Amino acid sequence: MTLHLYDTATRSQREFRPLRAATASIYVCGATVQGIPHIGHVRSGLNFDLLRRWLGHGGLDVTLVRNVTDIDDKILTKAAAAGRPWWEWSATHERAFETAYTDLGCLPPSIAPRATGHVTQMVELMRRLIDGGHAYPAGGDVYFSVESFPGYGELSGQRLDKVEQGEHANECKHDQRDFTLWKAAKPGEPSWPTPWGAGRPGWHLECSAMATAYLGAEFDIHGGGEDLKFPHHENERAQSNAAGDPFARYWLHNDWVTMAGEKMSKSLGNVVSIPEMLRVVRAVELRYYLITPHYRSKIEYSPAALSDAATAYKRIESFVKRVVQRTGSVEPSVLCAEFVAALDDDLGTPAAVGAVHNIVREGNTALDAGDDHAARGAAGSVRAMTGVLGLDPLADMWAVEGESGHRAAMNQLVEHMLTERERARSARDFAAADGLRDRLLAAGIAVEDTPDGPQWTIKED
RNA sequence: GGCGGAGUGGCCGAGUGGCUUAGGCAAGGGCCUGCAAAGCCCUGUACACGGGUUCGAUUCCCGUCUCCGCCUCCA
Repeated sequence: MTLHLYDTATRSQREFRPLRAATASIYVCGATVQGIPHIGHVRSGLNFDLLRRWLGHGGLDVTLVRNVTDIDDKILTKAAAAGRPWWEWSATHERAFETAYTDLGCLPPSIAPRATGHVTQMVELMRRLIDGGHAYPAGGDVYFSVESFPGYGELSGQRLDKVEQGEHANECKHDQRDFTLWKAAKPGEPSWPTPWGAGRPGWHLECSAMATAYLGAEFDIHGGGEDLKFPHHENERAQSNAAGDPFARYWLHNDWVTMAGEKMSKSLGNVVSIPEMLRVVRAVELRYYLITPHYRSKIEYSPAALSDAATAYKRIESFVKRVVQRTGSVEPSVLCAEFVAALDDDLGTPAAVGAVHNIVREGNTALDAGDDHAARGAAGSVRAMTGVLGLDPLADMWAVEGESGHRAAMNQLVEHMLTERERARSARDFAAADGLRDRLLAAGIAVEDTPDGPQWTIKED
């Protein structure tokens, strides 16, 4: 089987056939950098990171463009409210997003273009649309004429005649359903010059301009969250197609993280920010939690579910570490067929993770039976599979930072105590042995006796 | 009003026309262990409700109820 992806435009799973041999091009709508990222934002980044990794694993040279919307109404409003320059506000939050993506193990995109850096391309696109009769300047703004593009609504399945109108009528528009490509400059707001007057980019225009600037008039995959289907992606598609660009060949949308049954969003105040999360859970565990459910199903956030996920991940992790400790380092090896089939089936991470756990169980059994060869085989396979998911417990990116110096010192102390304890144990002085173990535990260090000797880990919580 | 998604065992979360008891977490029993922890084995028999199609439906169709998303800025 080959990779099949669920394409929103056709509402069906389609075999993925890249436009250009041995390559794949992906454009994913990144963030409007107006605030601190929460786990919902990051879910999208994670899903497309996984897609990118899987395509890359399949031998394709993947170009991933994830844009940054660094100018929009909310950014201006919030920056003004905070008494800061808008560009500082954008840059600050852009860094916060970048950090969050990186912390959670997303590979860096090929490029993260900013809207404000692509006004030239936007002007060029508007000119083509105006020349083709698909757009018109009015009152300093530039609008897209929805009526001029018969396919409007096909991506999202919206019927134009049923779409609710925005609350505020706009007398500049020829048709109230037309959407804004370019906003006229307002006093005190940043603006860029265009042949139709100074102003700033509308949200939809920028993505079309940046996608085609980096990926060409036609490219493979366009992704984003569910909410972007309409109007954002519908509008992007309309603009680009109307201008003569074939644009995206597959449209992928990920579902939400909800909280208390509702979509997580700032306006509802039910957000959990990434920096907050990372104080209570390791990044790799959060990644496991967010990547294990299928990308097209909702995640109802709950601390209990998150902690279950962390426990489940530790099971995988401790297996791999156990094997390494007993038999020496293990390199990633082969993926099991079940895992491959799962990911090929529209990135079926639930079944893929299930496959990993099955191998872990087999490996643990081998370990218990003293079959080191089989255990190493399983561990290599687990490393390979978790590697594809960005969850390899031994990957450098999950190494705890800055611990090396302290760790070495602590190592010596703990090892010393464990030696004492072993001495007590072999003398069958269990009271003394347990006393030492309790003292370590009180210091946050859990000790486990294994056939290979005592093991210690730093306890969380 | 239009478009779309969802209701699965204690919890999370997949999936399928009749043996997947998915996988994980939690629980109980067992093996192992000085004890503990980990690991392994076993147990729990679910699929919103009412009809219909079928030899057989959790899986297909119709209806009902409930929840959610989009249609305005939003991952």
